[in-house]
Amino acid sequence: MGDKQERKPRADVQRNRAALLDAAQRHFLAHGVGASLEAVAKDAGVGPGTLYRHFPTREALLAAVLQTRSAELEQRRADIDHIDAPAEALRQWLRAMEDYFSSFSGLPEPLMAAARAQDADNPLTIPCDILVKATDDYVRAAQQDGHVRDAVTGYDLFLAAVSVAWTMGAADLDTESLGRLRTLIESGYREPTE
Amino acid sequence: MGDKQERKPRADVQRNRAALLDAAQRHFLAHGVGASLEAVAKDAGVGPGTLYRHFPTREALLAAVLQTRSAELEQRRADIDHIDAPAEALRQWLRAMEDYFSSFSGLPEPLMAAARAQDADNPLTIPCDILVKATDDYVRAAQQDGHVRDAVTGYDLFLAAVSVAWTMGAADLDTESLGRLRTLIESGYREPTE
DNA sequence: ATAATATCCGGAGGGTAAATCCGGTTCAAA
DNA sequence: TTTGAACCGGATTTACCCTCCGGATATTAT
Repeated sequence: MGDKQERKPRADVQRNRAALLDAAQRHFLAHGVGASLEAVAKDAGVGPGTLYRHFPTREALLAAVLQTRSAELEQRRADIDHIDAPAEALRQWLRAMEDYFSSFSGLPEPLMAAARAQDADNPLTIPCDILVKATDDYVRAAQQDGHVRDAVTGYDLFLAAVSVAWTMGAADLDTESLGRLRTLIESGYREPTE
Repeated sequence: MGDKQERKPRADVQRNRAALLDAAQRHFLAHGVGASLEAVAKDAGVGPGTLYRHFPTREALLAAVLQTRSAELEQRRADIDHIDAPAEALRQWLRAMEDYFSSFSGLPEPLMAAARAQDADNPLTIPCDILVKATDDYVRAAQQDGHVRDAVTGYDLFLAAVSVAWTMGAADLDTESLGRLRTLIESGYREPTE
């Protein structure tokens, strides 16, 4: 309707964007979310100006790279949805989110910042909201099944998952400690009956 | 014995050190632990070289500023030790640590780093070890009283307290969410009986 | 009071990285 | 092939970290 006669997007734009995403993913994996953007640009074979034109902020780049990864998470969610027991589904969903949050070292920090403020301009806010909502669905199901306290919300467990991911990264826990931490939280949200 | 004939410490050294600590505390309060050290030096009326001579790393400065604050924590611990019920003492101790960890924005990060590695050269390691040990004492007491699971350790709850502090800072929680998060952890470590 | 010297000061300077700006270039459409 | 909008890339500015060393200063000895 209001669509202008649109030009076909230039080939170099798509090429550069893809190269930037690829380089960014490599650098985020190797050096965490604080990786040098200059280095990313150089590695992608473009100048810093090109990087900043495509992705005005670090968060924008991060969100774009993360979208690549979220396919994996959605796949996992699809698997989980085949589980009958809501409590087990919730547990596995929390684990899946922890893994996702651990994609890059330092990721929990900007995720928290995005989950908090309703800065519509923060590119990470939307993915966060989706995850919170998904968690809430699992929580409600488990509550109706009587396995989770009524006072607990999806937002609470989303926060808990981010916290666990942060702790894992910050303290690089041994397996035992990590298990105890998970148990701690799990026995925190479970309905104590039975 | 092996003491050389020591010179009296120079007056300007103490003056500069005090000015640096004061300025650093103000800047850490205002801008978090990542505050510009250049700005701290300027604010203290000294050059950057002087700052780095007194405190070779950011952690060293942070540890020194924190020592100022730890008197407050020790006072609180003394109060808590007058409580009879070990479970309540543990709860209050965890709250006290959370407050301490929230002294400056961004403090949990370097604390975790120090709690992890036994870098004897990290100036924050010693304070962390002390706190872990203190927490362990409270945990053991509460366990003997039968109010805390046997599997839980002082280190676990130290980690949990740092995580909560981080979450508070990163997500600036409303009071309700914060309360739910605390309840979550509390019902996680408590002995389920009764 | 004055000289001697160990100690300390402070800023200049090199290095890294963020973010912006603009003259030149490239691509799609006519 | 021409055109011009869109795009590129790097030079630049700014901010911060951290080190180094000539000059200044406080303490001690005379």
